[in-house]
Amino acid sequence: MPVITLPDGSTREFSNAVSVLEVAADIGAGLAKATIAGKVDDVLVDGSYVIDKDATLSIVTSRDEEGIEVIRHSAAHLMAQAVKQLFPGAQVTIGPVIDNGFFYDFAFERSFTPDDVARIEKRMAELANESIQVTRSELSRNDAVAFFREKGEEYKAKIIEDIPESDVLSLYSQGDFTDLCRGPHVPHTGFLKAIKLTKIAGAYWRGDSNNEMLQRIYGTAWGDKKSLKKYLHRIEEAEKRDHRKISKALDLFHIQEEAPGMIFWHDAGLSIYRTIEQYIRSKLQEHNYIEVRTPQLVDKSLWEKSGHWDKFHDDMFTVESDSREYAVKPMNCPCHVQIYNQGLKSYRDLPLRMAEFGSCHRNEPSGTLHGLMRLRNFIQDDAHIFCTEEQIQSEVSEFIDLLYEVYADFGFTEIIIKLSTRPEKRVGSDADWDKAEKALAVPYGPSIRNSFGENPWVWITNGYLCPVLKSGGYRSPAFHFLPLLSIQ
RNA sequence: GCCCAUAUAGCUCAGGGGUAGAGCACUUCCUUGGUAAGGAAGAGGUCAUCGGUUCAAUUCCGAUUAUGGGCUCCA
Repeated sequence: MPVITLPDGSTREFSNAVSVLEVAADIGAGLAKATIAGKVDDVLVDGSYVIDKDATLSIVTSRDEEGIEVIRHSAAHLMAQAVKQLFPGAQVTIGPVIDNGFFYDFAFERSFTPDDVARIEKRMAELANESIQVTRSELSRNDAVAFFREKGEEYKAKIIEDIPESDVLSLYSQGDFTDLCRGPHVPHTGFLKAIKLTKIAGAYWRGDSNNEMLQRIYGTAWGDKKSLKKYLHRIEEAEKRDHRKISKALDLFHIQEEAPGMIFWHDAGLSIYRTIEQYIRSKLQEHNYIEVRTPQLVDKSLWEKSGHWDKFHDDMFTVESDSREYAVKPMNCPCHVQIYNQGLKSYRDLPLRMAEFGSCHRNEPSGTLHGLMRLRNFIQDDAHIFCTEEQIQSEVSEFIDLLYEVYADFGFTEIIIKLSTRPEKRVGSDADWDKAEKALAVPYGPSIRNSFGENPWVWITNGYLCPVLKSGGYRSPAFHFLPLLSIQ
């Protein structure tokens, strides 16, 4: 005799166990038709999920963010179904939801062409029009491995083998297609009509560049065609505002083949650049930084001493002259340390805040260059603060003040802060890392409100949850600040 | 670095085995007091580079370089 409590506080009693869809139908036929999934006691479940005891329930439709996510996840399955029908030799791997859409990675003997993608999209539309029922079933882990291996789906079998043996796995089937999935999914494919496949790309199996490359197809999916259209329009508008396009129209800068990843600043562009640099310089002066400038070429031995050579020499440009080997500086830190080391320093000199607009060169991998955002030559607005251990916290705190002032001047008020802690590959003793991490971890001002969960290195700021970055600086823990631009 | 696509006029792009096209921009002239004004004429290209196939390649094929979208990386 389950009693179901709905979000408005009202209750409905049923004489026997009922599915989410049946409750929706009991409320109204229109709602039943729109039901994508349900939230039973705050857990997202399928429409077919049967409730056999008292529970709270909210019906999830395409009006809910969660409903859209279910649609996106199901869209990935729909794409996999279409691909398997058109290209039986392709193997499925993973197909998660991402911002605004989904992707699915396939292993296939050749690359998919834009024509293939058009065919896949067409087939997806046909399958959606058939409103094929999506059904859930369960298998033990070992049976699931056997099931997929028998179908020739080696990748899927490998994924399942990494799941504990005792687990029971859920499978979702629609017509001739079955995929391993946690779910939930839409009740039938008729919900999947506002989809557009957006791009094809390569992606490494399990995200490891040592592994083979799979074929990834990206798509976007929405609750209805109007939302899809709105999204595509937004993308178009964003493209019009691409800094590379604007810079061409306004004659700000250019890049050419003879200097990949390096900028030729034109008059108008340099004028903007100088204005910003002057602004930052005045901020640095306000906050008692000294400004320095250090050499472009420094003997390799200094980079060996600093540890950069060992870790980054593949990405450093070198120059040979008079039988000495120099490296074009990829960063400013070791040079700033040289200035600090010059002459005698007293504790009275601390904190010493040393800033540089330092031109750095890094031989970034060719595939990563991107407009002004990823370059081989860039000017780093870089500073190093030399201080005592006791001063670390107040220096961190003062630096964050400076940063927030600058962000505010540029109109950024919502900032995500991420803190990355010791990575596996690092220099320095654990005791030093302990001290350094502790110094940064002391909650700072209003921006870092409280620690979260078990992990002291995860913070909530301005309402945004910030996971720790997996890898950070290898010589110290690091804060990462990400200003948020809200998009209408 | 890896996968896919792309490279034609200053810009945006079309084209196609037989000496290169449009719109905008540019130059000169004419018309016109009004916010992307109209008209006429003109200039502007080794069709990214190198090689191959061919009587003939900008077009087809291969390599290289760069760019774009992803993946990996990012001191």
